[in-house]
Amino acid sequence: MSWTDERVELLKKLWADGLSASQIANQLGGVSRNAVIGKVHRLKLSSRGRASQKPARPKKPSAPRQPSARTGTATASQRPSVSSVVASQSMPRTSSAGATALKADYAIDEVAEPVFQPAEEVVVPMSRRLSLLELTERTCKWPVGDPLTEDFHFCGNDSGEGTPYCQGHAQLAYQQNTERRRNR
DNA sequence: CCCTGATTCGC
DNA sequence: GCGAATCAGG
Repeated sequence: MSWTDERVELLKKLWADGLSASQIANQLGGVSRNAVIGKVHRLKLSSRGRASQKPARPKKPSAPRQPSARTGTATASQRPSVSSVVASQSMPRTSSAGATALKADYAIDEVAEPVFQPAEEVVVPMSRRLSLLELTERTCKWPVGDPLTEDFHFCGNDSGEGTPYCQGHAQLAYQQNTERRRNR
């Protein structure tokens, strides 16, 4: 992939929107986050508004840089990328419903008899909204939304080791299971 | 460990 | 100009 005018424009937009380099790389597809950062610097649109310079970067590596086995200008291949879904690691700004709002989505499934509701309230954290291809062994695989719509995504929060869900969704799954058993 | 951006420098 | 490797940090 090369930096066409369109891709550069999208890069500028997403960067201005506050997305991280890796997020942008995922959306563009075909480039690494390093490539994005490199391009951002070449375009001189770094800093992203921050006027303060702070400690700068006094240190310089310069020394090593020996192994030449690098993949040259590995422009192509890798990263299937995920079309339009906004991959996100932390979602700095731009709206995004809070944890409480998200929880409301599940409230529908949690109704049942109030009498038997456990005292503990399951709190589901805000989703990272990962696409299928962005899931790893450590990301929560709780599906969110209608799989037939574009907004469909996975929770994506840290699931720790050996479990498919983050703590909140693991609890939610447990709660829903016991609920079903009760209603059977 | 996960992630972030910054920098260098071979290509 | 490009971006992998590396650094420095959260």
